[in-house]
Parts: sequence; structure tokens; C-alpha cells
Amino acid sequence: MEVYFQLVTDPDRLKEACESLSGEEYLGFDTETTELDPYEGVLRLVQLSNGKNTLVIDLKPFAEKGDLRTIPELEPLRQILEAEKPVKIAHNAKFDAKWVGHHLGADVGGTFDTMLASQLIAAGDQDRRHSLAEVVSFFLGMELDKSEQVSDWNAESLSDSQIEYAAKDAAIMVPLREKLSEKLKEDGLEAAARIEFDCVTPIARMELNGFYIDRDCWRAQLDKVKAEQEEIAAELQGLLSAGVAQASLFGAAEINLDSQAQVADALKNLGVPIPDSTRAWQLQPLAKDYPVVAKLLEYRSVAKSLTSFGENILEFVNPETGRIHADFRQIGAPTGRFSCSKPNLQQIPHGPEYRKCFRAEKGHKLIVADYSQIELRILAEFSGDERFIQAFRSGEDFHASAAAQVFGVTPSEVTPDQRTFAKRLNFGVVYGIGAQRLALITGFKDREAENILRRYFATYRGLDEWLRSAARRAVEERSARTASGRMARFRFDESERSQVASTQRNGKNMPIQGTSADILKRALALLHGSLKGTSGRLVNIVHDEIVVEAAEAEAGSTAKILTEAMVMAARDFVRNVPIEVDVSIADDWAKS
DNA sequence: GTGAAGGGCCAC
DNA sequence: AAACGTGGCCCTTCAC
Repeated sequence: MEVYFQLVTDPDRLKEACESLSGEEYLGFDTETTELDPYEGVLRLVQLSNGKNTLVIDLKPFAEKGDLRTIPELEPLRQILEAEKPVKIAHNAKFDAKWVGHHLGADVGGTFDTMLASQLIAAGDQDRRHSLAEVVSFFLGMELDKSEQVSDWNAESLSDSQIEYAAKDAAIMVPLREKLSEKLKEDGLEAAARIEFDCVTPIARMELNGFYIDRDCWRAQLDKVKAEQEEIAAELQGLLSAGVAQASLFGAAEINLDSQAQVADALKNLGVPIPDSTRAWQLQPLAKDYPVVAKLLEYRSVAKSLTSFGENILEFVNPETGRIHADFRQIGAPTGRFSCSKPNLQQIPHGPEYRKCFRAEKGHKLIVADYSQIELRILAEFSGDERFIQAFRSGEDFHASAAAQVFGVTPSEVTPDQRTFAKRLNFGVVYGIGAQRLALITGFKDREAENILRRYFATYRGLDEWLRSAARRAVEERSARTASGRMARFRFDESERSQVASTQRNGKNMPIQGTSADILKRALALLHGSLKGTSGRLVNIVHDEIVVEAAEAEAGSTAKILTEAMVMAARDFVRNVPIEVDVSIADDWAKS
């Protein structure tokens, strides 16, 4: 590919060059940086390309004039980046959006992300890779040389090879988008793609914002757990070594409490009839007869807290901002759900002792909003089941009214046990639960569980029908879709019962879980728009929950904005079932 | 030493 | 034995 590019180093040329491209529908967009973290490195180049002409803008000379975020010389660049048109095509646009967000103070407007497009098209195929080189090779059949990617972008003057590499990466975006757009259309993925693209900038902003954690609070909590752990470990050690004491005259051998093998051995020696594994749910029934088992479960829980949610979390606190800037993967799961790492802010224990350490900074509040039973409402919408929908419309406690309907009693007659049972059943149904599993989690006999499931589906005939047809479609079409059209493909061997069964469960679950993800993403895009010009900053998301930090004086209005965005987003896909959002304003995350 | 696999458990 | 979905992170174990 022949690339024509011009290196831009002065304001006059920048203005003129930006004007020459501002009428385009689409522009390839890329950046070159000295680090991966925008808080640590320098933004050296910004490249924009219409496929024929490519601007390689060197920011080094501009940086000498002052703060890149405020110098007027860069206004033409900021404008073109922030505009909805031209749409900026980038690979993993979140990365570039974060850099220009932090260093130029520009929120990227219209976006087309070739990585997300490729992921949507792959529809969960784990074998496909989504690096730029792989995507270009797969869709354009071209080989891309990425050797300059890690070159020195700090150098006083960049080499021709570096500049040409930079230009090429932006230029290639244009034909790549054309190809991907065709494919998105062909696969019915345009609406899903729009949802994905529109939340790139909100997520980039969220990562830049970070989530404030009170380190002292966290350490205090840690010390408590540490002391607790030492005590429990000693007790468990004593109980377990009773079984191996004979092994040594010098006292009991130390058992590594974190080794399943050693612990299982010790338990056997004590005569505990352990099942095939020492998993919590298998050990739970033994806990009341064997104190050592109860102690082991206690130890595991504390150990988990200490290792996964201990000092290590604090290592992620950015020294500059004092906040945690986790890494969110937009299409983290084939269902469309986010995943999060470094650290995973989506798995912080729900207990207030942990969550109270995640706080708003001085003079600010956290606004925490979550959808109430969004997945069940989506299931209600999909199935169109009148009774199920009615249970939501009544506005009463959903699990209680479900219990009343299933057990044939009036809502006031529902016992706490019946409610708990209905709740488990409701959640289980979303995952495609079977009678055996239901029996296991409720303590019912298999036969009883079967009867209850039958009664449940006799009560909600529409639900039953939808779930059955979703399962059937998943096997026949080897795929499933969410309300936005997002797709997951299933690979399985139809002669393997367990694989077919697994596909059926996936067929039931993916549209529900994935539509929930569609809704959350739509909400993020709406929210980003309505928070502009306010103090509100997105700081975390957890599947059906959004956390915003805002100035105290604006907490109330931010709560309204947040609720509105979430309800509006859900209405795009759920029209016949009421949507409820629980919102709270607090100093920390422990509420709810 | 490093890396993968498997068991285990946290979140929704 | 027989699995209710999606992730990430920690640990031990074992192979290189």
C-alpha cells in the first residue's frame, strides 16, 4: 500500500491540514505514545487519515508552547476529534481516546472501533485474535509490520521509518472499516456495533477518572482480617494435624492449608467422608457434623479475602491521582458483558467493610444506581408471559408474588421459605437450571424439585415456551442473539449429550445476559452525554450497576440524570415490562 | 525461574 | 460423574 503522508509540526500547517480533512465521513485515527499508561507517558503523535492523505501530527513542538490541553494552537485538532463527523476509526479506540482525553483534554466524538467490530463478528469464537495485525490479515489479507510499535517515541527527531509506520496504521483503518462495515451489515450486527462504539469514550473517561479508595480504611480492614486469619489458621492446623500426629515424634507435621491435596489427605485421616473434591458446596453439608470442615470453610473464606482483596489492591493506586484506574474490556464475555482487571473492580466483596473504603473525595458524593432484577424483566419481555409480567406490574415484591402464583396462595400468605425458594428458582431459570441442581441448592429431593419446576412452568407457560424455543434455536442455528442483535456462536458435538445440554443452557442465558449488557452500554452512552458540563464523573460499573461521583451540591441532580439515562436505555429493548432503578447517594460504596 | 492447568471462590 | 450462565485472581502442582 502506497501511503502519502505529511508530517505536521507547526500551528499554521495544522489548521490548514485539519480543514482539508474535516469534510470526510470517516478518518483513520491512531496515536503513538511513549508508555501504555497515559498518566505515565508522553503523547507524541496523532495520526489522521482519509486513506489517501495522512497527517502525522508531532506534538513535541506544541508541548514546548505550553499545556497541550489549553493551548489554542491545538484547537483545530481538538475540534476534529470531538466532532461526531468525521467518525474516527481506530483499533482499540479506548486506548487512543484515553490518551487524547488526558493529554489534549478532548473527548473523542464519533467512533468506529475496528477491534470491537472484529470481536462482534467473531461472535465469541475463542480462536480468533483481535490485534491490529491479525485483524488486517484476516479481513484484508495484508501483512502489517508492527516492529516500530515499541520503538523510541521519545526521540528528539523521529526516523522516516517511524513516521511511515505511524502513517500506515492510520491509513489502513479506512479500507479496514469498509470491509468490517460490510461484514457487520451482513451479519446483522450494525445496531450492536453502534452500542459498542458509542460507549468507547465513556469507558475511556471512566478509566481516566478512576475510583477513589481510602487506603487507611482498607489497611485497617486488612489488619482485622489478618488477625482473624492467624487465629483460624492455628485452630485449623490443630484440628487437621490430629490426624497425622503419629507421623512424627516431634509433633504434628505442618500442613499447607492452601493445598487442596494436603488438606484432603488430612481430612481423610480424620475419617471425614470427603467427596471427590473439597469445594465449598460439597463440604457445606459436612460442616455441621465435623467441626474441622466448618473451620476449613471459615479459613478459605478469610484466606480468599486476604489474598485477592488484600494489600495487592493498594498496589494499583495511581500515585499521581491517588485513585484506582482499572482496565475494563468492553466485550469481556461473548455475551457482551464487560470484564475488568488490574484490579477487578467487579468482584469486590459486597460486605460493607470492603466497599466502605471506596469513597467519594472531599466535597463529593457517590451516586450508586442499579437495575432492579433487570435479567428477569428481560426474560419477561422476551417471553411475553402475562402472569410473569403482571408480577412486575403489580409493583409488589417480585419474588413474593412469584411465590404466591407458584404455590397458589395469596401474597400475604407467602412464607419466608416460599419467598426464598421462589427467588432461587427465578434466578436459576435465567441460567437454564435443571431439577437436580435446584434440588441441590434448595435441599429438596430430586422428585420434589421436579414437581416444583413443573408447577413453575405450568404457572408461566409463556416463559416455558420461550426458554424451550431459545434452547432449540441455539442447537439448530448454532448461535443466539440479544435484543440488539449481538450474536454468540456455539460450537458443539451434537452426539455429545452434555455438549448439547450446555448449548441449550447458553441459548437461554446468552440473550438475557447479553441484552442486560446492551442496556448498560446504551445507558453509559446516554449518561456520558448528559453529564457533560456537570461535576459528575463515571467511576465504576458492575454489570447492572453504575457508580458516579459528583460534587455534593450536584448529587441530587446527578442521581436524576443517572436514573433517567438508565431507564431510557432499558426502554430501547424492554417495552412491556416496567423498569426500576434503585439509586442512592452516599459518601461510600457500602450502601445497598 | 516461568508458564499452564486445575481447584477454589469473589462478583453479577 | 453426569454441571445453572459470565468473568478475574489467587494458590498449588507439575512440566519445561
